[in-house]
Amino acid sequence: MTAPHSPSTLPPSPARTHYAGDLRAEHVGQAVAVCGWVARRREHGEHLAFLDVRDRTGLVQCVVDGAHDLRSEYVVRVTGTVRPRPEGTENPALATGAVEVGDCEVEVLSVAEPPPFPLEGRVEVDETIRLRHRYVDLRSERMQRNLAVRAAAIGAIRGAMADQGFLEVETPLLIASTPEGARDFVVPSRQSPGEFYALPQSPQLFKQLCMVGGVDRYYQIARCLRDEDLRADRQFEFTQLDAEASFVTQDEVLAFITEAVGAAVEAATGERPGSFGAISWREAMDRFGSDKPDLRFGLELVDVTEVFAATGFNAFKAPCVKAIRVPDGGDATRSRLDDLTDRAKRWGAKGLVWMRVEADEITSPVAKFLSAEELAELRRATEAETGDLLLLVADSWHTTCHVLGLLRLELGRPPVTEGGFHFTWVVDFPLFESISDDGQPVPAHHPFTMPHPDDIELLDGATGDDLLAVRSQSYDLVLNGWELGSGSVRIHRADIQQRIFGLLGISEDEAQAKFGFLLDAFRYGAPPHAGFAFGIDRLVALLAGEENIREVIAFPKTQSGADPLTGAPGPVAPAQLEELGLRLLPRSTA
RNA sequence: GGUCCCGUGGUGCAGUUUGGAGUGCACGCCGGCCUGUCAAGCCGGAGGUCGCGGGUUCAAAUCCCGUCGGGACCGCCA
Repeated sequence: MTAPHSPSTLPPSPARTHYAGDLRAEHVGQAVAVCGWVARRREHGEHLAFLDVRDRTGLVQCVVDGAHDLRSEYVVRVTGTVRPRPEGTENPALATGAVEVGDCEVEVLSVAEPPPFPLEGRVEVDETIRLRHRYVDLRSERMQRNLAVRAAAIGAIRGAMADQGFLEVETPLLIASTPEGARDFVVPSRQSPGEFYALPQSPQLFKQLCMVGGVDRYYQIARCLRDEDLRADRQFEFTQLDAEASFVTQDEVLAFITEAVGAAVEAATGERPGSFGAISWREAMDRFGSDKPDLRFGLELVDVTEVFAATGFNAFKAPCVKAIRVPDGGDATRSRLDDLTDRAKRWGAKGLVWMRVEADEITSPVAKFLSAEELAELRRATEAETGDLLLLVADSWHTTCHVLGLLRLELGRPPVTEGGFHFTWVVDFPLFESISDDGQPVPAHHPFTMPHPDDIELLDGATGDDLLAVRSQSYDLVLNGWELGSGSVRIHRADIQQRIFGLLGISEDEAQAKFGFLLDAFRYGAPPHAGFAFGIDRLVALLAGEENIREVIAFPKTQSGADPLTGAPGPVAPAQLEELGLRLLPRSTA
């Protein structure tokens, strides 16, 4: 159902001359056979009934001589003649609404129990029930459309990557566990009891090996698995476009991915997206309090640290003070403000200061601690107008941005179907995201990320906070506040790699143990290379107007990682454990 | 590891704040009527361990504790 009012091009077969949703005025007079499910039945006495027959392409009305033995979701084959509907009974809401199938013979291919929930999609059905009967849920127009959008997007991505010279290469699912990153799913080895494979969090290392192997431009529609808590935009298993190219710059990678994403968007919506802007990580954090800014709305963060540089108000004696101005938000109730304050605290702020901007004063529980000059300057800095609400957080730069960023989403985030598609690249990520308690920097991406060329010299002799200023050649693609994916220029030179490992506190032996095969490969002639990966489930969900990637996955898991349809996860037979050399711990200590 | 919301015939809800007979609504289902409907219409009917366990009470869908399931989020996701 790519475009609901244009017929599909699905081929006929001997049993089925046409798909239900394809019938049009041009078919009038033709003898046809359609196959599908009884979507609805409207009886008008013993000798007239209307049967809506549904298949992947849509619905067509069949006029039958009595339908007493035909029930919802029976599988039928209907033969008859296409005819125009009588004057005045056309249904413009239906793609097939100008015609109907008359003189029908109905063959029941399968009877069916009543469906466990309605398929009309007018109500939200409990997730367990939908997933337990996913085979029924998939018949709904919503799921059929979403699967079609997904297939169209993936097809377009394959085409775009192939057109740009990328070679599709498959990489293994059973690999060695690496200690970095997300929690691995592990698979016990039968042939080597006590040893384990891991399922890939991504094909990262293999695609770099492909570069050493001269593949030059690699891509894969890759399944990735991470044993971390599930969310609306996260499943255990998800699908990425994974890509890597040799002898290219960051800008060239961005262009490749822009082309692939653009093709996917066009395939799904019919329109090519506008150019993707780019924003530095620093600016994204400063203005939106997030490294995945939702650019569909304003409510930007305003830095007011300087306003309170010499304040007597203890709560504002902080490295960073920022504000959000909520236009006409001054009428927020006290309970709403208390709720926002609670949230801010849960998100890590010490508190939240609110101020109502009135004609000649600012009212706030803390106004009495602030000077008239400070209040006037705050008003000027935030461009506040009468009736507005100001929300302020004072803390470290990072905490202030983070909390106000979450608050901004809470206050202004539009529904997924509103505001269009606002893509942006986020560039110039820091090489290190933080310094751990033992003084070691923590990599923001992965340890093979190339430092920014202008910042490499900063690595010399740098320690502690100086390192946090070092930028990397890594980049994220963001759509409407969702991180679609990320990539980087990789380190291909042993000397730079050794310096990074040194900074990260990874010894030569340790590096060899963890990534030895990659480092070994690099000794045999590694081209400069760079790559990217983005989440296809997330892209398709947003294109389909869905808030949750479950809606674009045929058989997803619940938030607790269960599959109500198959019962996974479940126990295995003792003999299986025995064969694998495994013994279970008692539940209380597991 | 944590916070919040939800759980009532097959489905979606109301009822829970303020305890008093399983009370109600819409859809679906079953039967009947009905020859131009398309969320068909009209009449009738069936269908319940109020997620589960414990507690308080003369009395619990309702209050309390625990637990299970679903959802949203923080942490986590290099």
